[in-house]
Amino acid sequence: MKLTLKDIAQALGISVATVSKALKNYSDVSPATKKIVLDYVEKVKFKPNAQASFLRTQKTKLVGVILPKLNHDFFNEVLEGIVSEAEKNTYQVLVLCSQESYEKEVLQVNELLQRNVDGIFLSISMKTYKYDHLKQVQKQGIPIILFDRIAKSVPSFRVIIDDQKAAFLATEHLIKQGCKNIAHFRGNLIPQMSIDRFIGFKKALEHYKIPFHKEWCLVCEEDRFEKGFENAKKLLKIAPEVDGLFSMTDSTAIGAIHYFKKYGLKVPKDIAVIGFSNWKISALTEPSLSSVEQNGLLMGKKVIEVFTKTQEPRNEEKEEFTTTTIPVQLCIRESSFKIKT
Amino acid sequence: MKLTLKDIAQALGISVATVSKALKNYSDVSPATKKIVLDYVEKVKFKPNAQASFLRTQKTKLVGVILPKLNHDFFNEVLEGIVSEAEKNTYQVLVLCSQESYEKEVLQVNELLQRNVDGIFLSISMKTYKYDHLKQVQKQGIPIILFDRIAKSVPSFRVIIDDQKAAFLATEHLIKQGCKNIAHFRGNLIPQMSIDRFIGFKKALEHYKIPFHKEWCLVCEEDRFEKGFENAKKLLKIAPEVDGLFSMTDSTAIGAIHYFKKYGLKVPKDIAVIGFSNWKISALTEPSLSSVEQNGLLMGKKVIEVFTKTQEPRNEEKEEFTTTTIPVQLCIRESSFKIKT
DNA sequence: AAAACAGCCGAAAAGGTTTTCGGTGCGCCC
DNA sequence: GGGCGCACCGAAAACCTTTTCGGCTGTTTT
Repeated sequence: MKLTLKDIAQALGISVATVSKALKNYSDVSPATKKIVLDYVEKVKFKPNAQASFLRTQKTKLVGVILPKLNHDFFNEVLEGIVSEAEKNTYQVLVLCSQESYEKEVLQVNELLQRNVDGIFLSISMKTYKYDHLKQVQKQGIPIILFDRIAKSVPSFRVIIDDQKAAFLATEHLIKQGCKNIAHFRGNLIPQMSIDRFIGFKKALEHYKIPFHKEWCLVCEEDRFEKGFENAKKLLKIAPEVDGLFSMTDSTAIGAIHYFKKYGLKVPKDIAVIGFSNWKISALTEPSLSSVEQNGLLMGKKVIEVFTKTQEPRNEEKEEFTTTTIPVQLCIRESSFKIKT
Repeated sequence: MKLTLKDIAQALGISVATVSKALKNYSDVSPATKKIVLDYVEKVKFKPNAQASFLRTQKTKLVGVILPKLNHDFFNEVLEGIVSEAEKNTYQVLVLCSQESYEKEVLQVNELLQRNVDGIFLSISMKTYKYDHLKQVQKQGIPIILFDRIAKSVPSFRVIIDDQKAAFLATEHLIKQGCKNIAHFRGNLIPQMSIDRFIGFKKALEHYKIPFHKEWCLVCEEDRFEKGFENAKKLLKIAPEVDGLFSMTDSTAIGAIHYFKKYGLKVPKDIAVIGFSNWKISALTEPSLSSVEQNGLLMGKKVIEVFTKTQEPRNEEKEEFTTTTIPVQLCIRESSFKIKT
């Protein structure tokens, strides 16, 4: 059914080796035969068998990415960046989803290894607490690139955003808008991300000498609208005087705004709100939601960029793990806009 | 570095063939040696090389999916369905994105063929007008499954929703809510989808003897918020009496609502609006948006289901292409809710 | 004239797994 | 003891490409 090098060689009356070399433009085959081969191959639309090719070269031109969630604006953007940029570099992308499960993550890493992918890109699940599976990949000599949610204790290639700085900027923005009593909705202790955002929040308060109230920092166990709604309710009970909220994500921020409005508060007049991630949805709510743009697309592209560097012929000096930081940007909309700065 | 069958055979003092057969539970290897092999393999965590394995079996356990867009709620859900269900059947998923380009689509189909995927799942791009690349896949004997956006003229496996019926239901709902002057925002002529939705819309009007106004059917060239906003403006100029709108997608519906509100109309009191696709966002707007739930997750799962059927040992009777229809469901929220039915 | 050289091509091995097919050793029956 | 069948194992071919290395022309140098 499918053509092989052998078929071509027979049809042309030359050897398999010569055909292969002609295709790869080796210098030891004459221009004349090269042309014959190329023309014929073009005519019959021959494509070399990828698997057989791997068997010799040990390069699959395949990369694997494991996302904690698929149906998620930010990870989706990252995926888009990875897929589009991988294509430019003639890599194909195997997509897996750990569904925030540690066990699945471990399993999937192994599946990718078995496929002999040339690289693995991973954002660790919320439940990942051990990192042996990552170290094992490195031991096998295949590059692993952690993005967004990284394992701080495992040295590796990293592509991240500066959560601390981003949180600082978001909080600073609220302060500059005149907020004095600022609350924070944060995530779980794992992953690192919510800790960093919390730290950034605190640092901003300190820097501007705004009092910090531990009890105004409520935890959203899940990144869901309803959690924001519930926490807003709790918050107004214990601190009706709050006039600013920095929420860990956009969906929880929108949930909070819904409650504030229901409660009779005006956003941003009575309380200014800023979220995090700049989801597509955020431009369309009322009021439209201020947020921190993470630029997932760029993150995805950078992941591939870092990866392709590892595939280049080794420079002799020892390879060093790199950390790439994606710039963040405030995206100020109505929900926090009180004062023209 | 990596272990092979040969290594195991040597370590155990038996032949490569026996090791392979023990692993695949052949009947002609004794339980005793099977145990020895299995134990050892477990100990050293040997995994057979996927590429070498393919070379013999001609099965890659790899499937490819080509989406027109990645950053899109509905396709994303479908992808999630495909990825999760594929995993259950021990297939891995190669994800490509045509970005609504015919040329890319053709290229990507070929790339997947070259990878020797066991199946290709495709939702055709807006710009695809020829289908030779699809026929070529079928000629190679590998199954291609079209989902959502299909090519009507190419017989193949199909997983779709009943757009006509869905549009009928949506329009019927507006009518039952008391709307008399109903407008429609539709998509381009390609793909088929927007034609079907348009037909369903028209049929509902006919069925309930509501006058149809051709000039109230405006085209949104792109599926974007702004297009809905602009068309709403146009619509109110030519037909201030409209009291119902069925828009082809949620984002255009939301755009329209934004304009209606700006213009001073109350939604749904003055004009009821229903969208299509039930994006995540739709539950969170104000008013929340009525829509047609497409259930992308189920569509993705069905795609894999249909695919795995094709991989089962052939029943002798001629294989027939199947068409699977995903049930739709109205999702009524505030934007169209006037009368309790 | 002999030796070196360049230019071109092909034989063959390697990469790892699967599967066919033949072979060995053993017990059983006539 | 010859013939047969059974249970188990292994040699080897097949899948297809890549790459090394040697060989063969024919030309140039010493």
